[in-house]
Amino acid sequence: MTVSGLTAERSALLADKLKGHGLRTTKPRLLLADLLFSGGNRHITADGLFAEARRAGLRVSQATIYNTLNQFCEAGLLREVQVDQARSYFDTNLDDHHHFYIEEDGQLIDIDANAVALDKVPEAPDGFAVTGVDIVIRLQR
Amino acid sequence: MTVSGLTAERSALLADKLKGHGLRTTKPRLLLADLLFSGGNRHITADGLFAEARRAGLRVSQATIYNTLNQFCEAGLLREVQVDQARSYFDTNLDDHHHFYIEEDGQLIDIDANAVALDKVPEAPDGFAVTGVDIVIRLQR
DNA sequence: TTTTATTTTAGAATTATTCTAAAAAACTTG
DNA sequence: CAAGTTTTTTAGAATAATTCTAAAATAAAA
Repeated sequence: MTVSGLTAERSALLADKLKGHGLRTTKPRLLLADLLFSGGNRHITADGLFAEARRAGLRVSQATIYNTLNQFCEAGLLREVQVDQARSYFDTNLDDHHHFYIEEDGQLIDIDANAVALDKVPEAPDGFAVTGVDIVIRLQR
Repeated sequence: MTVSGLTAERSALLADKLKGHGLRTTKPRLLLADLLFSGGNRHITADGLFAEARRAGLRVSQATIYNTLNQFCEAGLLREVQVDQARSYFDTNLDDHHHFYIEEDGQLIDIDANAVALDKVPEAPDGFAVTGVDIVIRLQR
C-alpha cells in the first residue's frame, strides 16, 4: 500500500508497528499513525487529530478518528489521560509517568515517573486490584 | 422560609451555611444542600442528585441541579473530582485527600491524604503555580 | 409594598462521542 | 489474478452530559 506523503520506509515501519499490535494496515491508520508516532511523544484530542489530518490532506471522517484512537488504545499503542471530563486526551508516551495539566489552554506536560516519589500508597480494598495510579498536578499561570 | 421535609433547625443550619458562602437561601438550594450535606461525606453525579431530589419529592429542573452544583463548587462547598470524562463527580469532602475509583460501577472511595506519602514532587514549570495535586488509584475486581 | 436583583425553569442548543447500515478496501483461497 | 469473505470506513443519525436562553417566579432591599 502506498500513501501519499509517506516515504516507503516510514510506511513500512508504521505498517510493521500496526501489524505487530494486531491491526491491519489501512491508509487512514497509516497516516494517523504517522501523525501520532513520527515525531516525539505527544498528547492530542480527537478533535486535534482530526484537524491535523485534514491539514495533512487526509480526508477522514470523525468516526474514523474516534475508531482509530480507540483501537490504538486497545492495541496498546496509545493511552488515554483523564484530566478534563469535557474531552478525552490521548498520550503516545507509554512509559510509567504522570502529568502537569494547564487547564487554561488544555495543555498536558509529562512528568517522569522517577520525578515523583510515592512512598506510601494505601492498600486496595479487599477483592480489588490496582490497575493504575494517576497523578495530575494542575497548574495555573 | 419553610421547606417541607426539613426541620426548622436543620433548615436554619443549612441556610447559615449557604449565607456564609455568599449564597441566597432558596427552596431548591436548601433541599439540595440537605441531600448533600446532612449525612456523611459523599460523592455524587448531577444525574444521581437529580434522581435523589425527585425521590425526596422536590420538583426541580435539571438546569437547577447543574446550576446549584456549579455554584456550590464556586462557593467552596463542594469539589469536583475528575475521574471519568463521561460525567462529573462532586465530592462533599473538602479536606486534602485522594481517591480510589472503581470504573466498573463508577464508585469513588476517599483516601485520606496521610495514607499517601508523596515525598518528591517536580517543580512547576516557570511562571506556573500548582493549584492541585490529584491522585487517582484505579481499581478492578 | 413596590421595586430591584437573583433564581428557577422548560426546552432548545451545544458538544463530544458512539451507533448504524451501506459502500469501500483489505485479506484469503482457488 | 478472480471471487469470496471479513474488516474498515463513512456520512449522517443518535445519544448523553451539560450549557444556554429568555421568561416566570422568588427573594432581598427600599
